Amino acid sequence: MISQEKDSGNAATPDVPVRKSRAQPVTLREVAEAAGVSTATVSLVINKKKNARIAEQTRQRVKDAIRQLGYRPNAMAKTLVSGTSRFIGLVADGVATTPFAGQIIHGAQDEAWKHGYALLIANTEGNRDLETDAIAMMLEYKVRGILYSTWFHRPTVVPETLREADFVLVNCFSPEPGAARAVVPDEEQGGKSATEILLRGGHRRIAFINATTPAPARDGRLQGYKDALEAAGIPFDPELVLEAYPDQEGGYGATEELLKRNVAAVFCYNDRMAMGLYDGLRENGLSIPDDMAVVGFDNQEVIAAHLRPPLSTVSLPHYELGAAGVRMLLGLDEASNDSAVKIMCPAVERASVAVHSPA
Amino acid sequence: MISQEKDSGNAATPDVPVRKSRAQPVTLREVAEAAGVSTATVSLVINKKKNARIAEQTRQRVKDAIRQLGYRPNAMAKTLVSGTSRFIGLVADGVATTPFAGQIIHGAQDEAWKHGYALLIANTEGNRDLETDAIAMMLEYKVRGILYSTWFHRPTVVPETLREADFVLVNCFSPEPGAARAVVPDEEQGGKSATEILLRGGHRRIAFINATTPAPARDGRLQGYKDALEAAGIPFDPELVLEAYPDQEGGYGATEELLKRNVAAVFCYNDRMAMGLYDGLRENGLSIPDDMAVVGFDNQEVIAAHLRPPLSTVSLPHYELGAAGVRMLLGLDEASNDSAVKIMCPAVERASVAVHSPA
DNA sequence: TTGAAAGCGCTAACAT
DNA sequence: ATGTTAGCGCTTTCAA
Repeated sequence: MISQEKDSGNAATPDVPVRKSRAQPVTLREVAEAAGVSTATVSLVINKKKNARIAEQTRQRVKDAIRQLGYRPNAMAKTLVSGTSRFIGLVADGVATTPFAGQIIHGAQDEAWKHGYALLIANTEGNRDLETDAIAMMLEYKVRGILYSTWFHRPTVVPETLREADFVLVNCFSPEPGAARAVVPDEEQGGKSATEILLRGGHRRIAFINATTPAPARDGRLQGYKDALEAAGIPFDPELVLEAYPDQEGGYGATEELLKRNVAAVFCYNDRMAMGLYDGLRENGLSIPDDMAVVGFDNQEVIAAHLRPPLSTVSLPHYELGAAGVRMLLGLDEASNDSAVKIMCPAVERASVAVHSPA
Repeated sequence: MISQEKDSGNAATPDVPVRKSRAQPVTLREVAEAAGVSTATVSLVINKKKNARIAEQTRQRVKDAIRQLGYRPNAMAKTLVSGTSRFIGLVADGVATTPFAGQIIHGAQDEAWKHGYALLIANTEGNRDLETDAIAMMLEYKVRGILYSTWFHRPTVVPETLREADFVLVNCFSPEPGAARAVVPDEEQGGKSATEILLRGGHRRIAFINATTPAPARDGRLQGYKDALEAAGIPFDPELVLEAYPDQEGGYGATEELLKRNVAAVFCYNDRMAMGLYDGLRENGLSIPDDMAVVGFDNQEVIAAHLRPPLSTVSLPHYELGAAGVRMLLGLDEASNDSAVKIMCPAVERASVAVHSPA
């Protein structure tokens, strides 16, 4: 009944000893014995404590023993002593749902790793119970903090248990100001940048096909569009703002209305709408960018970069959101406490807007 | 110097006590004291040990104390005792690189969670050093096992340190048979299914635009194409197999060659090529599916479901790969030891192939 | 420069 | 039915 052989269940060839496989892991104590020193000493050399002076000879003996035995520190024991692990939790309501949400994981992971932290992720698919469990689990594993993220930019209510940890909201924010640190994309700047691409293309009469679905993006991008026009001294014409469901079909369906507006430039709420619009325009025998200059939003690689012609758009900074979230969590970035920190959405210019030949 | 106030650094309002925030976490011992029982008893009720009979009254007292104090077990201490954590590591060479690779995380996460495990992820971007570090970290945190995954299906060499853990390869495999458990997509079945969609559409002369880039997918899908033809009693005609770089441009560029083949049905190596081909066909005034029936591969949602017409294709089972990997790791699924387990690639029929009206 | 020893929070015999 | 106690592997005073 002695747990001496546990884990040996999958040796491919039972009669041959498993090479360097998981038997009982080597402990610090064993290293100490092998090196003929105390565990304290081993701990000291492992952690390279600056003050503690260890004889170079001893240090070497320890290092040799470590290598020899293939010692690996037990992070659990370490964490038990210190109280907090080198984990950062990431609770997401959908890695699945959207193709680019994965980028926030990616950004968080890279940044976390850079600071010696590993990412513990939980996909909750928006299920509150699952979410609670996930947060509980993270708390139990003594995570350094938790990133709570949503797959699209939106307001959210902070789960109660989240407050037991250090946390920051990513791609979402709490409606009550000052309630939580948060990082979100700068929709206004994005909408402005998108419009400016068209402006730089020499257009002054620019339509905007907004989404019908309420969201910070809907308001923000519209505001950005207005800001850009104003900055260019162009009066805002409500007639030029259409609305459609924000997907391919929506964009396609908006074609007719758009053509009635007698414009040669349009900013679409997102790339998928632009993709649909491409089809609609084509069916009307119109060419891009000559007959119609088009700008999207999101920079969904699969779409934007590969449409014909490639779509000029504005990038949703998912990677940066993840990274900034980690930085904010670790206190490396400033976090204004009464409003979310906004991350820039950079313009990505491709061929769907012709270069301006000044009049 | 007593570490009594650690973590109090971010109370928003210093003069007001932080509500239920992280002070010193409540320990099991404190619960025991509050309930007037021993720690063993508390442990017993927490873990619902079946044999140990605890007086209902006592049990209740303990539960109350737990609730009252907001006790959370320290998973680190638990793990330290038991030797292995409830973590499963996932080492990926690119969550970033491809839009659907995230699905394998998702599948792994869901399945892991289902069995009480949490996912610890590390994105290595193919960097071997990072990879080694990531594996080391996972080992140190005593993960139950490691999923080693690649973003596209390919052979891989198993990192040495990976063998220190229980592991399974996901979406990749070791060239030397029997060296590692693995789960991969069934490319041949996929290629066959894709071709069969066209066959069912009544086509007998079917072209295949394969990739120029060597990969299991390239060989497997071609084999599947051949298999399907053979099963339908159609002789294989090498003339009908073209090759192009597997992206939009490649598909677009292949249009001309394809049209020379005088076919009305084509199976494209992937959806992106199909997307490019759509453009090429359109420019030639050809319509889909009437003039040309098209089938893709991968089922990249953003593309396939929303092209005009929606693209019939075959789905790469990333989610299933992740889930199956976890199951195999936990010994829930059979793992044939000498070859990778193949996961089916289901056909997804949409409108790019017309329904067959038998002659 | 190094060692001894006291825990970190929890589980699991073994007692009672 | 419940309490005592000895660790799990490590860090960290405090001594030597």
